[in-house]
Amino acid sequence: MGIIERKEREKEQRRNDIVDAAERVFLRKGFENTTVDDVAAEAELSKGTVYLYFKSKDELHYAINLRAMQKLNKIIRGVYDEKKDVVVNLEAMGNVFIKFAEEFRIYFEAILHFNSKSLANIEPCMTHDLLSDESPISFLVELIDKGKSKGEIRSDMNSILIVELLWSQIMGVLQFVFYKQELFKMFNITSEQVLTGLFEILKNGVRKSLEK
Amino acid sequence: MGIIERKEREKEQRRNDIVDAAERVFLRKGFENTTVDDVAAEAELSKGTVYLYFKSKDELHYAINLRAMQKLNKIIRGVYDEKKDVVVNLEAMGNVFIKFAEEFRIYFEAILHFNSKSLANIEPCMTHDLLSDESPISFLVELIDKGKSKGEIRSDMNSILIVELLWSQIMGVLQFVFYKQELFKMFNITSEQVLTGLFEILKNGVRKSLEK
DNA sequence: CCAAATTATGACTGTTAGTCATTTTTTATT
DNA sequence: AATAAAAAATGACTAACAGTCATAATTTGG
Repeated sequence: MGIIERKEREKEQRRNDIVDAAERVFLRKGFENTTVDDVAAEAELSKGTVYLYFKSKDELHYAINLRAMQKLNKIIRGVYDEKKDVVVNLEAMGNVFIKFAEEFRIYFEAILHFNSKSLANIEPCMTHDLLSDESPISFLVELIDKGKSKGEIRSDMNSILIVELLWSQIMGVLQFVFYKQELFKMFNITSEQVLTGLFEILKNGVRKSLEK
Repeated sequence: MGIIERKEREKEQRRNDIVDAAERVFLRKGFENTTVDDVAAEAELSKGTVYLYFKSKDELHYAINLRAMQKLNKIIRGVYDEKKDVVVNLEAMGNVFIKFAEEFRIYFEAILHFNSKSLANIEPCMTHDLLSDESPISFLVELIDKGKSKGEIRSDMNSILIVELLWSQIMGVLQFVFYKQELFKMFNITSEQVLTGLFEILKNGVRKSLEK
């Protein structure tokens, strides 16, 4: 009786089709200016049907965010090179994150969007997703632990704390660069300078005594 | 001919009254859940009148953001102690920023709100405001310059860049703590630990060799 | 071929930002 | 004090959009 399974698959497929349509509209009209009607039209479905597959607009947004995190996760894990130092690996991961943000604008926008949303307002599953293997967090914690045992990373700070600090600092800077571009242009500061500077601070801090 | 001036003052006063009313409603209902009708009712004015003084809801929000930045600015400048090291001053400023965020929740929410908005969508004056003496930015740039000449701060990085990096990193972490509290609770990480950790990273980075 | 279950529809509701013709109040002039 | 002109205030109205639900179309299993 594979009918139930097939139906299950078809339902999954339709959900995916809607998310695909949403991505296309977002790409055309931007994340914030897209209405549910737009998405329904693009998916060649009625609005009611969209609401059959997603409880709310936010949940549709969240589906994109999930895809984004999964892609980012793969990319970050993909550059890991166990022969290299942990700190070198971290920097490489930071760099592919930047590349990811440039290449998959919509995905990055989705991540930014949920970065400034309270967990309380979103599906409770978000907390779970953030910590699952679909997210880079768990992998990064392991990496930091490895760095500690190799004597590369300070061991007087909780690994989870380190990862969340690094993550939120990078997100903070990317958000600033993304939303306040004009400010940097005004001072002839390029995105590259900002990001090089960020990694420099993250690695070495601002103290003169630590200047290379 | 003081009539025009008096009218000017009255207009200013009314604008202020509306912002005062808005603050009260925000405190009751939260920043995001407040409608313009709510604000008008609280100010005992019609909605149309509110729109006479503010072009849009966003501009009303922005007025709160301005007040918030002015208050923060005063507080940050207030703790400056020229006898102390620049890095010590920076840390003290970071700490009063945290206290500010706790004490003036609405103001902090307003700052967070505009932190994740594109400059392009807001009044063009925002860029100006961000750099004026009403904002802590210009003061911090001077402080970093002083740190450089005293040999405390690395001089191989543009001072504006340093300030914007520090600012956006701190905002990133505060945003994360604010919106993702549940995550920290789950790992028994307190806000204090996060912020101590942040300052530690900002000062020293994550390298073992720099561990105190 | 039919009835039950599933899936899809789009007209409808509710909410809220923003507008504008009209009214009320204030100012300047006689 | 009476009146015309200017300024300020009003609230009913529009437009846009998220979300709902009674009804219709389609699929399934007998």
